[in-house]
Amino acid sequence: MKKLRNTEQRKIILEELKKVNTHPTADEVYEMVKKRLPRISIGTVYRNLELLSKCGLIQKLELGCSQMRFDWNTNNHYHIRCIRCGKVEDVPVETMSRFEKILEGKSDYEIIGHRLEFIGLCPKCKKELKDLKEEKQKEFRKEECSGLQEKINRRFR
Amino acid sequence: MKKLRNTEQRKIILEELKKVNTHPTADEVYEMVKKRLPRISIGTVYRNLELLSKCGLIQKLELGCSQMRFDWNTNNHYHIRCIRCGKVEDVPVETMSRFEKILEGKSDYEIIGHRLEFIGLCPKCKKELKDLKEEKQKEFRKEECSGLQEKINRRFR
DNA sequence: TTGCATGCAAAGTTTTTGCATGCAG
DNA sequence: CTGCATGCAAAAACTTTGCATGCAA
Repeated sequence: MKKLRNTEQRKIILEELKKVNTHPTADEVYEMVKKRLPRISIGTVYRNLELLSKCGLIQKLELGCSQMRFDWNTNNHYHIRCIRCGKVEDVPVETMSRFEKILEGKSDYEIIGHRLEFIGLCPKCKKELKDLKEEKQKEFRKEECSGLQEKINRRFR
Repeated sequence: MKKLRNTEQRKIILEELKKVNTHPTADEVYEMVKKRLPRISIGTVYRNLELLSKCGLIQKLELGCSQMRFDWNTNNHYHIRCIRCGKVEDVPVETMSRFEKILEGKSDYEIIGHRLEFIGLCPKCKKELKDLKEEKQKEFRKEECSGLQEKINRRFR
């Protein structure tokens, strides 16, 4: 590993990240930083987010979506993710370090930590879904898939 | 949504997935299926994994890595991931549905579920790391980053 | 002065999609 | 037949990397 220098880009990336609670993706960080440093490149943003998280100055959130998200809050805390719009928010619950103990003697792994993520519907999506007569949709989907399900069950047992 | 047909490709993708406990990525599924259907395309694999998981026949694991992984076991269960090699295994611990209740009244979200993932070192990586004099590495890294950390702390408070 | 950091662009990786054709129902 | 599914290839989305140059220490 190499020594980290204190560049303008690095400083501003960190500053912008500390301004928000939205756990932005790399691209979102890029957009925020670009307002202050119009010539910054996306590569620099990726490189710095990677380095800063390696040094423990920020946290790389490897959440249940294909994109990485970054969090200036390096305290261990939990998140809740909206299954519909992908928004990620902090959850006001204390972390439970004793979780790791659950696995003692049950696994050959050396447990380092755990990640607990809640999945749900944010208020906005909750409302929008209601308007979509979600009940009807669900029934519809179930009906369509059940044919295949039965066939496959028959085949596989 | 459209009706699902029972094609050879779809059937074999499911069969191959049921053979393994390795929570393969889409590409790994593709490699497995290709042995039996050499002409199958990666697009078909993606489309089917997506459809099968939408129907609840398999589970899409959105774990802490950039690639999706798929699991034939649709029961709710926890996983442990090796932070070094990325391997994912099941964890012999019962799921705790009461977790969702923790958030009651503390969040505006409608909680649908939770995902608990343990992070650790698999036995193989544990051994390999020992040989790398990990202790020395850790000290080294800490020293290198502390300079920046201090500077930034001073600047930001 | 030294060598890490940057901007830029190209390339890599993973996933999605358009389209003509195939095939299950 | 009908229209969902497939193979193929191109494109999209996200991330990494090579290189010449810039700049912090």
